[in-house]
Amino acid sequence: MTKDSKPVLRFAPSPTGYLHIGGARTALFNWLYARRHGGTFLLRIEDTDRERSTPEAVEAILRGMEWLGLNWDGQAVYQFARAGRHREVAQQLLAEGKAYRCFATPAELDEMRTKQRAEGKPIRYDGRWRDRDPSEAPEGAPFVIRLKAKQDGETIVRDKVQGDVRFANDQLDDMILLRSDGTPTYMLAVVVDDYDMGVTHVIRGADHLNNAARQLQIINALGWPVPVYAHVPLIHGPDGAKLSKRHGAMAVHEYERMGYLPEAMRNYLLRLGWSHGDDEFIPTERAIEWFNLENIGKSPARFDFKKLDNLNGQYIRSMSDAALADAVTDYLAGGEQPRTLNASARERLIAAMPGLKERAKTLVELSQGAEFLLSDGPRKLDDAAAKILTADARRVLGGLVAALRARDWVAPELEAATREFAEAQGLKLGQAAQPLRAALTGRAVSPPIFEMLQILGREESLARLSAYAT
RNA sequence: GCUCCCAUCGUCUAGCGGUUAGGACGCGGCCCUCUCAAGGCUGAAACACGGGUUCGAUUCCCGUUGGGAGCGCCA
Repeated sequence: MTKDSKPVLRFAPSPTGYLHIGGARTALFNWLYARRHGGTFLLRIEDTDRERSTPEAVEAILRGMEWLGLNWDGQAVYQFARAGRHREVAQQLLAEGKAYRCFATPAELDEMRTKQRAEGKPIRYDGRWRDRDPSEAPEGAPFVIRLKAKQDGETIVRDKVQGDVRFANDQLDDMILLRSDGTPTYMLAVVVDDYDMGVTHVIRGADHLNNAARQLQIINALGWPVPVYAHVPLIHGPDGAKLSKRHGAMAVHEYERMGYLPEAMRNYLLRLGWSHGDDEFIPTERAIEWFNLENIGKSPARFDFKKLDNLNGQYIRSMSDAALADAVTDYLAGGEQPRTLNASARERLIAAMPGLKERAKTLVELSQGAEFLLSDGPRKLDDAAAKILTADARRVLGGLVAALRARDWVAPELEAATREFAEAQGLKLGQAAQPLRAALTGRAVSPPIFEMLQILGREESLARLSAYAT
């Protein structure tokens, strides 16, 4: 990238599975960097493996990106469609003597590796066709095209995260550029596509660090400019090993169903491996302002749901009541049994939201906490509520209903009435408030009960309370 | 086996030669309180190990150990 040009970034997933948490973070970093510098963020689907690539996976990846709000510029590029161009570059290398035909059969190579393994030698192509003349090959035999890589000296990957990583060239073998069926390999395709797309910065998982050296060899053979590399450490599961289904390896949009907010997810992912001093709560706008490559950590991080929950709770609390009511509405409408809210439910939802939102870490919890506001009539008691409504408690409730009925139906009045009643009966406030809560909400936990009485209104409240009062 | 990367509280991390090693999540206690939260205060909790370099190492170098990645006509 020259001084006055804008960076070009890309996210290049292969559609052999859904978008998981690691890929999502890679995409996020690329996106943030592009947005930070007013650059371009491209999406390239690496579908050259025809066996394993599926339309469903492409769909899942796009959906995950969209949910996370990682909008890409222009149309997604499908790598397979560019195979002709890849072939052309391989031919060019061949013509320039920088690549050669290799007629070794898969069985032959397999045997070679088995032998190397048995002898404890490094496993790599031995260059058996590197200097042979193609005329020595059997008539019409299939061949691949390999890069005639430099064998002495070293290839240095200058990485913004990992520093200078040096690879001795004699450790790198002559990689295949074009398969015997004429299709390009990943190594070739990546290099050609990045060049053609004008990619200036490559931010990707550290599992590609070794590949970077090989790609560099191709780039150098072609005399093309070298992009800035940043290989980000991988994300591990809570046990330090690979991510498993239980924690994070699932499709990113499944977090939507679990009640997480995209913004909270972005914040969490950002902090997983990147830092800005002691800052934790970093809304996207701020993240774009602050993101850089220098502060990406070098060690792998583990995925931790507890911290995600906490962050999600913070974002929920920071949202407006109306926006949260919308979020809950959408959440309820998006379930397996879609539900729609009537106007009165929505009104109650917004009114109760201040009390509701500080009690929820996810949209799921928020929806559950709001359940008692969404429909009319006496509540079904959960176990904890049933335990509260003992025979004694129901008698207390009976007296309370009479006391409340006489008052204006506003929270301060209702609270005063309850306090007076409790005092007259020699009860602690909780002994009166809890039966109230249990009958009104069907649960042992809710936002402040007098406000809930007010929001539900006199008629509805009395109907619910009377159902359990004796 | 070979190549490469990594190593600060349980977890995410700050630190970039001299700090009472800081913050966040989680955990414990106290306060607040109609429940549960939220909030406030507070406590326990870390530099993997061994050598160097240096007046002085969490920090720089080497090794050990422990994790991880790669070594395909997969990406």
